[in-house]
Amino acid sequence: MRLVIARCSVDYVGRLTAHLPMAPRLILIKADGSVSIHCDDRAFKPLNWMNPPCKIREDDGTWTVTHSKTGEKLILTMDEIMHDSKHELGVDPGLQKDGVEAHLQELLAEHITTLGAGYTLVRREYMTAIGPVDILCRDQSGATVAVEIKRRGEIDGVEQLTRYLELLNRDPLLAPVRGVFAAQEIKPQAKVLAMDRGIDCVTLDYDGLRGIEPENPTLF
Amino acid sequence: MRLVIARCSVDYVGRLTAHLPMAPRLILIKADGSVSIHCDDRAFKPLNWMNPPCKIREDDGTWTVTHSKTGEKLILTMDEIMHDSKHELGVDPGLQKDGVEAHLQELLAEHITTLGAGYTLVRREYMTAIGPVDILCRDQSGATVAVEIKRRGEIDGVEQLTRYLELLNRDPLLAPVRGVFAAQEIKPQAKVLAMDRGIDCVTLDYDGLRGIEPENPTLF
DNA sequence: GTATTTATTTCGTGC
DNA sequence: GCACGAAGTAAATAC
Repeated sequence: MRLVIARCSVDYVGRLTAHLPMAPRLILIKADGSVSIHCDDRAFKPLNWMNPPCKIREDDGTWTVTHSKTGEKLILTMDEIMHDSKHELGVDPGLQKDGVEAHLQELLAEHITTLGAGYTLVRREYMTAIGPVDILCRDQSGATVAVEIKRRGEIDGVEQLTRYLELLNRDPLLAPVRGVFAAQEIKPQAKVLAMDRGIDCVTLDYDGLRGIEPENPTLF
Repeated sequence: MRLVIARCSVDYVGRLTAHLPMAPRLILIKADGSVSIHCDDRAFKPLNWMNPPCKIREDDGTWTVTHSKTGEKLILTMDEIMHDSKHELGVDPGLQKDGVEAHLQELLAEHITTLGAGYTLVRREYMTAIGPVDILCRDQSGATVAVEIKRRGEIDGVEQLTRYLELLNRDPLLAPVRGVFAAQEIKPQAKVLAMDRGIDCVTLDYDGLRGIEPENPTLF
């Protein structure tokens, strides 16, 4: 990893055209070949960057970064270099995550009666021609129920579930199939659309499903 | 801006829970208060980060970064600090962009006959109760045409246009309204769905519309 | 301020 | 390798 602090201007030509006027910035050159240009705000997002694979040519005061496949170009005009250092970091063991949609799906599948007494799981990721239904289950009367799970329930999710339902209801072995839209939080517009299409909405309590009391003060 | 190279392990508790084992990394502390932890690959994306506003407490070998509003926490356990430097960058003049969807819409409105001879523009951003139709125009026969523009045409765009068409066709002054899905690139699935719904697909040539020959060798 | 849409989205996963 | 869905999405824009 190479860290350069320099007064520079930058021009990008590729998927779009963009220009950065002359100013002091951080230029971050990683071992993977990527280049990113940071200012002192915008959190972790760089002002401009180039993804690998790319080639860097340093030519007098002009650095040209060219993407090896698309031909995109990043041209840095260097005015003054204030800092330039290199560091060996090695390969990173990487990030372990927890708490995303996959986990919500696992938890709801384990506690399918959250949707109502007598519910039974058919299977998770039930494949159809247009994609996997998150959860397929049956209600207390034995009727098929398709569940779409989102962390945040928006209109797109309702559309997605609608397409699945349309398809599933063509299958005489499954029909009639009811829909349930389950999310940690459901936007009002999504709720209206779901209701209009006869889809039930369920708000999921992640901590409750996980068995951790939400009022647990050790988290956060 | 402060640049620290250190062997550290990181724990994040907030919107999700995540852990980074001990390894050498870059810790980037910006003047806006943000903290991001980079390894030597993954291009410009950090392994972990904290957005402003947040507070950093350095306590022996443990750095605790706490988000001031949500209470999210990033805990860095520092093993060895290999580099630590500070740099004044000042406020950045910022990025000037060109070439996004708004520009595509302008260009297509200016060259509406791209859709066919005799086409005439009614207006851009034609407002409806459920949102603005990108372009409303009439074909050579005087029939109304609603155009949805995307940079990359996917299934969501077809759904969106479908909702507009359904609404517009309830207006006796406009009906019957035909749909055109225009994008620089249209995904096969979106094309199939559009066809199925009687919506025409048009692939836009950005450079052609802009009046620059696509074979111009100075770009890229 | 809330809701919607875009993004040089990036990133993972299944086929 | 391509297509689709999710993201600690973030950011801009419309309402």
